[in-house]
Parts: sequence; structure tokens; C-alpha cells
Amino acid sequence: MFIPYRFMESAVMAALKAHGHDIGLNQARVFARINPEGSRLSELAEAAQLSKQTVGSIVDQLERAGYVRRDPDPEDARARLVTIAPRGRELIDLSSPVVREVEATWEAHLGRARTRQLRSSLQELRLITDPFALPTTTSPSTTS
Amino acid sequence: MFIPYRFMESAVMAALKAHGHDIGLNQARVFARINPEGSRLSELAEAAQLSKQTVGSIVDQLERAGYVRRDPDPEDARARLVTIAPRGRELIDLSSPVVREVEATWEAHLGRARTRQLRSSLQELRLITDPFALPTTTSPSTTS
DNA sequence: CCCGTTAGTCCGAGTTTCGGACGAACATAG
DNA sequence: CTATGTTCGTCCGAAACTCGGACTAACGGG
Repeated sequence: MFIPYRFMESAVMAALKAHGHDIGLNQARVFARINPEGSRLSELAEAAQLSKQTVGSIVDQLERAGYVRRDPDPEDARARLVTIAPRGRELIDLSSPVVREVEATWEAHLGRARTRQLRSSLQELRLITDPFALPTTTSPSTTS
Repeated sequence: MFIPYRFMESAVMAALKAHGHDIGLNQARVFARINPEGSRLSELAEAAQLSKQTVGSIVDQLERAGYVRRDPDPEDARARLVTIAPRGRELIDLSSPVVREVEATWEAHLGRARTRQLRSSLQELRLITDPFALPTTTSPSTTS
């Protein structure tokens, strides 16, 4: 289970790197968890199982590289909403086709029916193993 | 795909910790890759996608904690074979039931048939995504 | 208005990870 | 047997990662 996942991850990372986006693995993992509407730092930290400081530093890097922005949260003056900057959307636009391509390869090997089975089974498992059900997104490294 | 995996991993780690074995995540990951007959450092490094030095330091820790031993490889005087020490076997004996238990939970949710499907599909995928299973087709991953 | 809680940041220390260089042991060719 | 190139593992030093603790600012209920 871990192996195909890592394969997908590597494929995406390689593609990004090939296009000049030099981004670390943990940065990518955090980035992938950012909600399109914006996420709070604590949310990201909890979802990624990392401390707030760690995620804070990672977001710093992403921000410095221009991938995300930190806007004040209109609903809570303490919080700062991490949102995806235009340059960050590039990352998504770049990784989406890679994800689709790899998935296509997989489907070619499994056949359509078994692929659907696999997908639905994994989503089923996710329901009982993921404490934080994330709404569906199209982001790097998010293999269902 | 990643989420159930991490769930399983966390379950095992928690169980080990509960029994007094305080072992880090990366240590566990390397440990899990040790062949019963013994593995070379380079093998472990390659499989774990880490540098030799890194794995070396991890094995150091495992060795200091008494989980593994480093015996000279009878077939190659340069190499040292990392083997599982008695205390290390404890780890395995401890985690096996946990793995089985979690899998049982999953099977309870999916049903027997879908579980078998899932298992076989994942193994199928592994064939084309694991760089160390069989040399086949496109592998953008492998550096060096 | 007060007080407990929450969001995020700063600081400092401990750990992890790696690139580069190294000696030792193999493997092959001459 | 020697020469050359490769592989195995280790040492060294620097860069990075990660976290606990302490802190400010803001929320929310009483």
C-alpha cells in the first residue's frame, strides 16, 4: 500500500522538479493539504501530524518561494489563513496531469472494473482511518 | 491510500510504545525492511530511499538499543550483515498481532470478497511501482 | 471586565540528513 | 602478481529539520 503511494509521490515531485520548482517533500505534503478556501496553520499541523512551529516554518518557506500567501482570517483576528498563490496554482496545474497519467497506467494494468473497486475500497477504509475527512481536492500527492 | 497506511503504522508504533519499546518512526521503517537472513546497509539504504550514512546512523541506534546486530558478511569482508537480534524479534512478535487485528477491522468493513480484491490489486500495483521487485518499464524515481 | 482557552510566533537545543572524502575489500585484466 | 576501477561502510562537518517552552494577541463565556 505504501509502495504505490510513494511511487505516485515521487512521480509528482520529479515532474515539479523538472519544471524548475524546487520544493521539498514535506513542503509538498503540507501544500497538498491546503484547502482551496484557505487553511489555518493549526489545521494543517493537525492533519500533517506535525507541530505548529514546524508547519509554520514550512509555510514560511512556501511563502518565501511565492507558492502561498498568509491573509488575515476575516472571522478570527488571531488566525492567518494560508491560501494558494497564483504561483502555487501552477504546482497544482503541473501535478494534476501527472497524477492522472500515473493513474491511467495503473488502470491499464488492473482493468477498469478492478480500478473502480480499488478506489472505492480505499475510500471506504479512509472513512474509518482518517480522523479528519478532507473535502475532495485536486492537489499534488493526494492519492485517494 | 496514504491514510490507511499511516493509520496502520501509527497503530503498530503505539503498540510498541505501550510495551516499553521506544523506537522512532524512521528506525521502525528501516527495521521493517531487514531481511530475516540479514541485509546489507546499502540494500536498506536503497530500499528506504535514504543515504547510506543516514541508514548507518539509524542502524547504530537500533544496535545500541539491542534490536539488531552487525555481523560480518561471510561472503564479502567489506560488508556487514545487519541481522535481527532476539530483542528485535520481540518487536516483530509484538507488531504482528496488531497488524492482523487492524486488517481484521478493515475486513469487517469491506467484507471478505472486497478485501481479497483490494489485496490482490495492491499487489498487482506493487509489481509496477516497486523499483526492487522486478525491473520493468518506466521508473522515473530511481536517482543515481 | 476577567479569566481560561486558542492561534500563531520567537527562541534555543537536540536530532536528522546529507555531500564529500576516506580506507578496506572485491573483481577484472593484463 | 600487480594495476585499475568499483563497491561497502565509516568519519567528518554543515545544513536542515523538529520540537518544547514561553510569549503576545484575540476570542468567548460568565
